[in-house]
Amino acid sequence: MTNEVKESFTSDAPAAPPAPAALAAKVRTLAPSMTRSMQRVAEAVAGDPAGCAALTVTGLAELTGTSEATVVRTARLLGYPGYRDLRLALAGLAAQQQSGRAPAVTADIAVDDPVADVVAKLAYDEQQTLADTAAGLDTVQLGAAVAALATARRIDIYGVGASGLVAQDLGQKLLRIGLIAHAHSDPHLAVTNAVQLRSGDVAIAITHSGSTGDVIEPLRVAFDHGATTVAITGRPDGPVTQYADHVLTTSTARESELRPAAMSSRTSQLLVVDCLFTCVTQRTYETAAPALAASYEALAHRHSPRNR
Amino acid sequence: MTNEVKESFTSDAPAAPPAPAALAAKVRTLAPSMTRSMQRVAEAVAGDPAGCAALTVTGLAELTGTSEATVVRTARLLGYPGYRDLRLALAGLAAQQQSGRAPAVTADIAVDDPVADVVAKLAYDEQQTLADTAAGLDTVQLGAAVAALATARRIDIYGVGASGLVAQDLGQKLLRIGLIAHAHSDPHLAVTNAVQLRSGDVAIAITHSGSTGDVIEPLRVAFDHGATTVAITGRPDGPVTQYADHVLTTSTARESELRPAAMSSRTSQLLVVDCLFTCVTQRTYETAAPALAASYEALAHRHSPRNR
DNA sequence: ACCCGGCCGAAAGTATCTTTCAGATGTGAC
DNA sequence: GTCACATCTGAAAGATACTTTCGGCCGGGT
Repeated sequence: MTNEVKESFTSDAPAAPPAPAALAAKVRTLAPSMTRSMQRVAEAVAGDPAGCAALTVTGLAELTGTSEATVVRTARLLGYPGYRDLRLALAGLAAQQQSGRAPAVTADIAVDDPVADVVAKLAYDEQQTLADTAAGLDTVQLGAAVAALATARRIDIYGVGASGLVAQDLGQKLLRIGLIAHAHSDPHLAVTNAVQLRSGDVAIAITHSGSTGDVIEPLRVAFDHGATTVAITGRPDGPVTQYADHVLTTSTARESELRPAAMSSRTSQLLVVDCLFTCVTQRTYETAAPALAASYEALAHRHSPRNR
Repeated sequence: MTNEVKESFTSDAPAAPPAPAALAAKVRTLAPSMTRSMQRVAEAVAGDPAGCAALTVTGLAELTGTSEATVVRTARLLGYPGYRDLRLALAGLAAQQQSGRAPAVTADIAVDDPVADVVAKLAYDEQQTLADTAAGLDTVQLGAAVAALATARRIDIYGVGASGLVAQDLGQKLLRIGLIAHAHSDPHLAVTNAVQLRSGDVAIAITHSGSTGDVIEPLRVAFDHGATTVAITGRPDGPVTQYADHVLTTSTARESELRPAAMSSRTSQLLVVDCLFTCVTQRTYETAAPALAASYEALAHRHSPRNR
């Protein structure tokens, strides 16, 4: 993979439309792939949109102790053609949150927080994660993935660790609407099965880090065999996207010791998975509806009679 | 010879601050004092803020059939230092009136909803579920369950179907902080293991319906053997609570054909599970923190090197 | 008809943004 | 430890967008 160009973000930005309000989320998502100075710029921008909107490139560069070039680079990474456009978006964001509501600041969870606080903070954080995910989800990519799934001959889903459970969840759901789906947690079996895939089949890899080898490998094999591949990841710039026809980005919330990344990434992944499932159900409604009804019926008998 | 300068609106603009949102009104007010071409510009600006915000001076001049100078003059008259600032205000205005439109997110998901609507509705519904769950969670019961878990010799978790994945999630998490936890999805094995439990051990049953026999049975056995039992259920009046020392209630959101109960119950259950985990981590911080750190360390090597 | 005063746009001038390029910095290999 | 390599970073050149100047043009008044 040898690419000549040194700095041409313009084309390889993953079809990112100028985000309207999901900027804070985008900053968090992309922060890990940023360099130190770019992070400083991104932080300033996310922290004080109104203030930054009033600054010129030079001003923002000085404020963050970096150079104009870095500011422009950051703007590019966030999906804008240049700083000018970022600035416009910033002004919009500022106006929005000015007229909107109070941000309802939230602190990290501390070791000595009472139980009630923990509940409130966790709930708030997960709500935030959901909002960020929804705002950052590329509906075009989602639509394309749905279209592939709806007509797939066979669907394989890869995920290990915490993402493994999400993979299982998606697998269970798709099975319920009559699709042939299988979630693999065993990397060896995943690869073994991936070689069976061909054009018309779909492979889905779920990995927060975007660089989980155990998940990338089967996706690569599926990709090489002509299957349509989908990646659900928090790192749209990670290795996994190399072999993905469609990339669905999950959000990355700030984490702390008492709130590991796995927690919010799971929430985010599940929302994406639910979206996939729901949209596929829409598109295959004729067959999906009776299948769903049948699975309800089947479960009803597993409950105790005295259900009140 | 009174005044040399011909065009210096900068100072004689009537102390007008950069108008925030009252732009349309300002245009109307000032229209009479405008020249013909300036009116054309003002009209365009007031009519389509979003569109104009995307244009450069030259663009707007062409659109209105005037010149750059006129555009700048208009901007000055409206109270801005120059076109640049008018443009920023325009972007803000556009964002504001964009967000003003309610997405009508309250409705059920329809078969013909576009993808973007599905995403918005699902996210909103799950946020609602989280809020409901947090509000309805009994912190006393939660605290009691946490206390039992923190000192447990051994922890068994029961869940089948969708709740099975939640059980797995909790099991994985507790293992990570050094507790001896096992999630059972196989009802037979669950019962077989339940007979091993005794006082000082904890058994947790997760069932949305509260009447899943496959989960109630092992909980009953654990209860009879003297273990501390916890039920995570959406039906605090269901059979499962009969054998539960502590009951944690999950919320039940309205469901529809395209949004099965399993979806929101899972969200709700996961929040409860996260609360349990986080609080237990707090209480066992001395041992949990190093264990968590170790598990991170172990995982780091499973990622591709080129992670940036 | 002629003059006068203000409106208007072309083009020059300036600020801002973008790109390039070479030095600085860190990273992995040996 | 030190070398080679890749990457990041900012100074400055280059391009673009914005602002100002200035003279022409089109009315109205005499």
